[in-house]
Amino acid sequence: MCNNAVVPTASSRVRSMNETRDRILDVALEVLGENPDAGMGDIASAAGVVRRTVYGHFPSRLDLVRTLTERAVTEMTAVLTEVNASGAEADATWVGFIARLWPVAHRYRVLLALRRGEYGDAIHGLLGPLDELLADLVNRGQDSGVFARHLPPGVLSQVAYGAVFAIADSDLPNGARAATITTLLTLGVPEPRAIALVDDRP
Amino acid sequence: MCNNAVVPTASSRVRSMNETRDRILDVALEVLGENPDAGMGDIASAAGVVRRTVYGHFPSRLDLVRTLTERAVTEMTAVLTEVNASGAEADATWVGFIARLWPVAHRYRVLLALRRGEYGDAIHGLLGPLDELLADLVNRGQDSGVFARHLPPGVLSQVAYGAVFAIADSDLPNGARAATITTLLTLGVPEPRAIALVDDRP
DNA sequence: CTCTCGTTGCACACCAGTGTGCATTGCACA
DNA sequence: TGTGCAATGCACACTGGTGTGCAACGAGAG
Repeated sequence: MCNNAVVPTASSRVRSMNETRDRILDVALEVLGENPDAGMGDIASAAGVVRRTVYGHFPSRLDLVRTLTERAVTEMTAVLTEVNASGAEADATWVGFIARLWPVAHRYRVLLALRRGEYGDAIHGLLGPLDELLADLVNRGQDSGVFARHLPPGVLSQVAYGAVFAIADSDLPNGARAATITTLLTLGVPEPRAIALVDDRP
Repeated sequence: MCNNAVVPTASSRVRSMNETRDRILDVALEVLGENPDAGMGDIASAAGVVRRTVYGHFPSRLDLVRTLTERAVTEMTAVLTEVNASGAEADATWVGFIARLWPVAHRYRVLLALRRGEYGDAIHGLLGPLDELLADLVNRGQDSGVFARHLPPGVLSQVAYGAVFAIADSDLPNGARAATITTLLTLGVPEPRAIALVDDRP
């Protein structure tokens, strides 16, 4: 049983191959973020590569998008579960979540646009578990009384979640702080407490 | 100068023609609402008409979308300016706006999806004046202290506006009330006052 | 040195949607 | 009854993106 795992191989061939593959993914995220309708050709040339090469790594456009989505879900779910395990109150947990989600939100903003149209079903299926975790957190907050009950947890979490990405889109200074306060207000946290919560964190 | 205006003619020929035209527009709104990427063929067959006929009324797909957008902007702007003229405080004005916007929001939800991708520029140009009115209202509320200042008026109005359509998408009972409270909270109105405001209205 | 294999460049077929042209049908109006 | 015109059905050309096939190149591995 030889060690054919990815990490220790590094035979300079597969390494450069993985580099191009990763660069394609990174660039695809960037290009699709500006224009969700960009084609494989646009992505390829933006990555300094030929269209044919992209198909060498991803058999179809759907595969590319799916890989992108899996990446996003993995990162975000990791953040959410980790923060969730702290045992803190739901509103404090939410603050931590947004703080750590913020750097990721802008990169993956395209998924929100890609959810409708074309790959809606595929993306929705992958985003499902994350949505569920989010709804659970909101539900927990509502049960303990720190979040209001003006909306059912599923909808409320989506609205707050969407607000984060909307604010991330219009990149303003102190966006993270603004987004955190805004979503806390949306969740029904009184303004003084919201400000106190965000100022507790460095 | 003969009266060749649309309304009083009604020569049963132009009437039936206007009917098909309006039906196409109505159905297009519905079909595009479900799938923003639907083609002229889908719209045509959903309207009980042939694709060629649609092109008889709208020279291009862009013309159709533009007409749809103009319709939406006209309706929403009318509501907003009328409510705005009441001279009431900004938060009360907002409540009236959402209450009267609600029946319209769900019908035109597609525009939010159509804004990104393809006709983004065209729609954005038409939606501009409405956005401005909205931002003005939020700005007025911030100046008089009823809305919080956690976001600049332009962004805040868009976030609140987007929340309305998001809630309209998931059609729940009492959606209008829920959307009004949610947006008021997002705007920074304290929960007790938000509830008092919505309960003042029948 | 030779072989491997990622990459390239160009070819192609395919598909879906758009927009147009034109002959035909059927209904309303004069 | 004949004319006008919206609607139809089918034709076509065009565009733009997708996915595949294949010969060639070039750098790294054995």
